[in-house]
Amino acid sequence: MKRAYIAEALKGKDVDQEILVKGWVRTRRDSKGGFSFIELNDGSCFNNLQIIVDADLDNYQDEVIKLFPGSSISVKGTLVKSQGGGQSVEVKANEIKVYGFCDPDEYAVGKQRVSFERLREIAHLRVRTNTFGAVTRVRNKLAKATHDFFQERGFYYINTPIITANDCEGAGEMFRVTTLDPDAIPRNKDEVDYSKDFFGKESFLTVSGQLAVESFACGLSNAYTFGPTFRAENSNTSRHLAEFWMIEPEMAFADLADDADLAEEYIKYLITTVLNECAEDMDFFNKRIDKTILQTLAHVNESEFVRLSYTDAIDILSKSGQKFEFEPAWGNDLQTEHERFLTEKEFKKPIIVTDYPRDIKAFYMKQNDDGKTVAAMDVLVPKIGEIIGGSQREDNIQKLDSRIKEQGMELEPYWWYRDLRKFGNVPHAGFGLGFERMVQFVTGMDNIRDVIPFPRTPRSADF
RNA sequence: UCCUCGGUAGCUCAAUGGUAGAGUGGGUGACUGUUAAUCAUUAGGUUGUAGGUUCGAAUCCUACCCGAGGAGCCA
Repeated sequence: MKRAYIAEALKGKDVDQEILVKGWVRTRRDSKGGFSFIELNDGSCFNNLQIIVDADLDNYQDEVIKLFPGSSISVKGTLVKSQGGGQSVEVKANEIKVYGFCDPDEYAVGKQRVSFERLREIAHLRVRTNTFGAVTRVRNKLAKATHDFFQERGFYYINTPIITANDCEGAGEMFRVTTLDPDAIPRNKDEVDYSKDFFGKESFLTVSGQLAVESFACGLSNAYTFGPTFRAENSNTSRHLAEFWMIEPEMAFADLADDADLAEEYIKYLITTVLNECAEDMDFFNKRIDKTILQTLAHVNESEFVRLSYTDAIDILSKSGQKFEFEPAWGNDLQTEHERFLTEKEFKKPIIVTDYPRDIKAFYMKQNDDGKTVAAMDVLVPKIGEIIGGSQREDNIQKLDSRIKEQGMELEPYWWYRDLRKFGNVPHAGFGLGFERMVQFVTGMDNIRDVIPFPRTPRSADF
């Protein structure tokens, strides 16, 4: 007999048919009147399937009565209309086979409430909770929707390198990759001799696939990456990970306005997909995690994202009458408190801030004609803050070179990146979206460590 | 990295410097359909680690470890 998934069984199409289901026990309630109720979950959907186990079953006393939360079983029985109120169908079991028992004294994921902090210490088991099952299904759906969105629009999925020898991707501290023996590092005088290392030079884990995906967009028109990125920053916040996943689309023959339009369309596509296809999970988040999340997402979907220049943003902040710890001033980056004021109080929806001062942005961003700003954009959303950072890329080789030098870097390592401007140069633009921040935004989860299976943060790389 | 707060039963949390407690989960008993079942009863502790002050420390002091919130950095 073929195993049925609980998601299918709960649709109730096969009432009065024989059924075989397998999964993990969530709870067991006994009625000494002669039977027990088992709530079974197999991960195929949020809801559990109720199993009615009659005390007449051969292994009732020896096994069924010892099925604590976490135990794994298979159930053969009949799918019937439920007599109780909480569910429309349930299974009357003829046979319960136990795969594995679960000792409640040692198993921390019972039916009792457990804090997210505690669950992080048992991340290999937390997926068996309502919250993490729901997060995982939503995360999965967001990944699928990402590919659908870009594939439907003619973007090619590019696998950019994880290991890079560019010490220059321009985004923070990097993790070193080496096969050198730390107890016997080869040296030339005082310098480490990286010519003896695996790649013959210093190498690192990537902090961004952008430079590589630019080269593919400048040949295929539209390309995107969706891969892991690594930042060795000592960031201890609910919005940062040392290892996270990033989506980076890049479009040739596109400017900053095209970039902003793509970002807005993409975010709305993700939200629409999740609202339509993860309704049960989203209801759970709305009930238990953030009581405004469904309303917020619907609002975001309906509203047009505000386009606002950095200069205008500073102006609004200065005239707001709001007391800030850091006074907004042209030339300084927007502080978290400024971003929150704009997204949560002034506009109450996502905003796209464009044209930042060149001195606070990366070398590859296109310089505007005013000589002061660059064609950069940040998409800011309520609660999370920056969810997307992007720009039109500098396509003038002289300006690109002078920016590289201004930042005290060498031209030589960028030879291939600069070639893109020499051979069939085109205006192009793209952005990066932090995947975990998007999962946070959609689910309402407070801590980014709770929206990735096994989080990596400073001093923490368990599992 | 900085600031603030915290670490007590398997879990969630109480406890003026003076006998370490409750809820929940577990055991046992009761209940003919429960929905975080309910009721009764019972077991469960090196109070994060190492020092110190004190007649006496979960409580005060020092150092370290771990966690949370905020900031910076960013996605």
